[in-house]
Amino acid sequence: MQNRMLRVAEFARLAGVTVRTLQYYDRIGLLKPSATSEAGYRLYRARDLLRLQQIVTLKHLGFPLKEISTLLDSPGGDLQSSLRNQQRAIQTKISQLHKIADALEQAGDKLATVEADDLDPGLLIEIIRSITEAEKWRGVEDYYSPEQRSRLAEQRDALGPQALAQAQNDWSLLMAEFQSCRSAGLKVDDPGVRPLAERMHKLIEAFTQGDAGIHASLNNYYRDQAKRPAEEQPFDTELSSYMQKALQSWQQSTADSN
Amino acid sequence: MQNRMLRVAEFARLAGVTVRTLQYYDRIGLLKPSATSEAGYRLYRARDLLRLQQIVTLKHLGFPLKEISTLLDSPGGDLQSSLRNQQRAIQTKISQLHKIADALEQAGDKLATVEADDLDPGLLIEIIRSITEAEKWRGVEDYYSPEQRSRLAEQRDALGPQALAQAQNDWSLLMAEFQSCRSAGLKVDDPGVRPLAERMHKLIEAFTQGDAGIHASLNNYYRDQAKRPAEEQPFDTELSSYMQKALQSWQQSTADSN
DNA sequence: CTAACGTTTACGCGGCGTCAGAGTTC
DNA sequence: AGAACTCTGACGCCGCGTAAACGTTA
Repeated sequence: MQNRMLRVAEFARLAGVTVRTLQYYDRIGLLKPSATSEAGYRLYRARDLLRLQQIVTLKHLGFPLKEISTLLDSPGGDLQSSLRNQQRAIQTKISQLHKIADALEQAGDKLATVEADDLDPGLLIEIIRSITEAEKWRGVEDYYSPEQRSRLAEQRDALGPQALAQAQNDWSLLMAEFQSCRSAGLKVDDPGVRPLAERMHKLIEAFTQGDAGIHASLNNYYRDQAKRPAEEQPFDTELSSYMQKALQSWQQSTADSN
Repeated sequence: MQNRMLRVAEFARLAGVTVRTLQYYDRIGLLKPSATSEAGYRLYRARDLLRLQQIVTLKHLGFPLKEISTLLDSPGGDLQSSLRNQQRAIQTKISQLHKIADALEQAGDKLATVEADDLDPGLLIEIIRSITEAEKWRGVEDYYSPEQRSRLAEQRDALGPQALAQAQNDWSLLMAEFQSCRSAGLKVDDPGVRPLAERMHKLIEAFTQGDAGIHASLNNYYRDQAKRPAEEQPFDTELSSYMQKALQSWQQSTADSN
């Protein structure tokens, strides 16, 4: 016996990890001590330190412990490709975080332009939501002509963030109420659905500023989305078709009554 | 009762979450349904959708659920400051990930320059470790003069990544062995410690290329680190002082024997 | 009657932190 | 004999996924 072995605490301090961590690594078989005393104490040697440092390094790079075990016991080629995979994973995480950071920053900007004193948190979050959900609607832009796009942007600026958020709120509420009518089996021309259709009409009016072209473009978008496989649909197409029919029925009835 | 209420599944689909999530939110009191049927079914109203969307939004921004509960029930000012906090948190996460990405990239570069076929994973990870740990030693650079720095850089390039990694390995092993001697109560001039001191000497020789100035700078660094509060010390100063004494003792004895 | 809903309860994950209770070493 | 270590075992964390066993509704 050339030199004595180390017990957990010393070994842990040497490597900068906790005792509990070493116990855990022992239990899952990731790093077993080189020896065990007769009393059951874990005894580590200098060589164990190398393995532990490798573990810590890979952990720091974001590898899960299970993968680390296999990596450390496999030839270098696996490691090399795993490193590339990890590199990609990190990059996607970074870009996700960047999106979130952008949203937070934009939210901060918007909030700075608003009288922040008497702002209710709900509306405030709706403003944020309108920012974060903006990219969910990316596809719809293709359905607008350039002029329509500039008109919409103009429109958004004119309304301001609160009004926009409020409109989104109203829209969500409306969707939910349509949904409860639909699940109750009410037909699209049911008297109970009428007032919803009217609210829907007003919301669309306010949003499109009466521009029939924009309205038509949106209809095209919805129609095309409904043709895609269900998993890729960004919203409940059954519900939106129900809503459109209800709207048409209401428009018919008001036209008739004139 | 103007319009019917929604049961979990419908409500979940409407909001894009799972039933289990709603059950969980109910349990922890984050989002309780507006009503409950006599059979115990959860019944949600349109207004619940607004709250749920707010929850989802904040969750997407990285807030833990517990904080979301408090945020949603507090005035807007709290939310605003929380958003700033979150913004900072996200930024630090991003920069951390960038460091990791850098390390991975550098590792990839190094590996590309090495005959990768017969590379053992251990050494490979040591190369990575030498990269990721590089920043741990940032403070030490202040102790080098510009000429010393350029010499060290030259030295590193001359050695190549594998040799450097190997040296770090040796150094770790040596530290561990010193530590076991120390914990065994061996004095710094003990015969058992002598060979370790000699190995230490050789390693330093190889690293500093016999440059006494660099060696002195390192000593200054260690000395100054030992004066700082224990939590901020990047390494075990007790151990390193033990090692230095052992080295001095060994140098004394070899000088005497000449 | 059946099928699609709903309910509660419980376990699992990852990577340990944090006890508790008992034994070991010095 | 007491302090400082060690052991095992168990529960907790977060945000649900997943499944079991059973009740409700159309």
